[in-house]
Amino acid sequence: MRIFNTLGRTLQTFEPREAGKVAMYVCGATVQSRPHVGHGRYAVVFDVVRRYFEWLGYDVTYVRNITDVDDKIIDAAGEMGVSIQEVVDMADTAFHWAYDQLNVLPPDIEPRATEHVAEMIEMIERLIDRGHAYEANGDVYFIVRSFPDYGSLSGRNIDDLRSGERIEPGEHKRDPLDFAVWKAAKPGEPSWESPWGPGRPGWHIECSAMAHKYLGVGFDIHGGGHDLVFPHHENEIAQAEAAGHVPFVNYWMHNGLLNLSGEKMSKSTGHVIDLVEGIEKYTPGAVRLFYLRTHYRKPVEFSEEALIDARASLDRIWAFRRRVPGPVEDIPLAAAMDSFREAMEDDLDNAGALAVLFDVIREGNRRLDAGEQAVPWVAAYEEIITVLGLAEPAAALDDVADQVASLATDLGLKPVGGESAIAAMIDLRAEARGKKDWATADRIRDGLAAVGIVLEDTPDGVRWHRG
RNA sequence: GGCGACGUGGCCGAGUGGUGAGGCAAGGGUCUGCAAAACCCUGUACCCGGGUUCGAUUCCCGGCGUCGCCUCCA
Repeated sequence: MRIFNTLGRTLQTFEPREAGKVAMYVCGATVQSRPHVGHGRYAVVFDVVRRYFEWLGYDVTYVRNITDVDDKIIDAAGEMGVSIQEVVDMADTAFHWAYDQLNVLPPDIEPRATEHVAEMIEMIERLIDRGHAYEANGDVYFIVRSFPDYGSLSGRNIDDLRSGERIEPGEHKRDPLDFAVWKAAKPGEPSWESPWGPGRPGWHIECSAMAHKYLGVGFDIHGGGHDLVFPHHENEIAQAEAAGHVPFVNYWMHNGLLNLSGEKMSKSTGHVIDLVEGIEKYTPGAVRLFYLRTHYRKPVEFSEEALIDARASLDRIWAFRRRVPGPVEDIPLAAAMDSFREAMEDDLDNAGALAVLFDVIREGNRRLDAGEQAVPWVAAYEEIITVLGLAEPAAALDDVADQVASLATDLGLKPVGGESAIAAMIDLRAEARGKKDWATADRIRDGLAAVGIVLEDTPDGVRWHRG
């Protein structure tokens, strides 16, 4: 597989650190507020990376952290007048609900910063011992100029940086470029004991320490949003490698950001579409497909039209699979799998992979129309849809159970629940159709449509699905 | 100011030095009681100006435009 490595900015052939294994770390959420639509993208993109490697047969260890101690969280708690724990719990719950809805597989390890402070302190001590960090008034700063490779990931020259030109009041940096790896506690803030007094870790050290703990030195892939390249990932490299973990990471992958009205979605500006609301409004599958329509490195413009478009595309995708009920166990069409793999091998060309899926669907539909079984096409569909995580969830009827039941009663049927009620209505409608009683037939179909259940008359019988 | 990305048909979005991926939308047709789904047909696109070339949307140079990072941010 060829991966565009941000480190070096070139397409590189992926060589795992250890044969048959992939160790990857992705920067997850800072649980300071509910997720916005942009946050779903990194989750889905790296979920596909993980699924693809697993599909290839790799043993993947996927670590995605949770930053649960941070200035922003403390600020948010203050503003909302609630405890830090409440902010964390609220945001954490929303993030996980969204991951789950978006069919993002749980990571193998999901470390929380607050549970790894000991490892961070240990790393900071190493940095101080090696002359890469210093304590000042209870803070500890990393000496940027002590790490010659600083800037290699983001392609920056230290002397061109504007960052750190100003020093926040109360900071005691020796050099404006230096950044905090440990922050002395202010009154009322959460803190941990350390050799430098009570305090809390800086954001960047969290990832360096947790990634190293779970994945060791020179692990395979580190991912995150493109906005993390500088300074976060640059700093992660500096800290980890200055502490002796060389190389820190072999491949850096960054997903493009989501724009709204031509501007990046950003928590800090409030220029966002809430992810939970987006999922509820457009459906989880449509949101996931929306992310996957565009190459993962490109910026994407969020728009209502795009989500509606994705929804329609998804309907087409799922409609194909519904034509062939039940599991399919056969060899997938080799030509299609080759094309799919070719696309994915090319720096995870997820958009190209989708095109392959649609080709499979079109030809599969043709075969089905011609009366064939089309099993190789359906099998190919299953493989691709699984890697992309776009499989249609089993139709749940819980939310419309009452409506379905009352509809059945209106039609004079016995009050049976769920699918059997629908089956009974389909039978009743077939009977009516047999007598050319179109009024009754349409009453049933329209009644079900009103609660979101779509009936389709096909040569092979009647199918239904959630609309 | 520094670094970087991008500009493809109504919309979205791949890709390629040589008669146009894919999706959505639209029109026509087949099927169907009607509908839905599906299939078939219909689109000659690649920001502008130079250059290289037999030939450029694809390479090079210069514009213009949009966006990101340089401060917390997926």
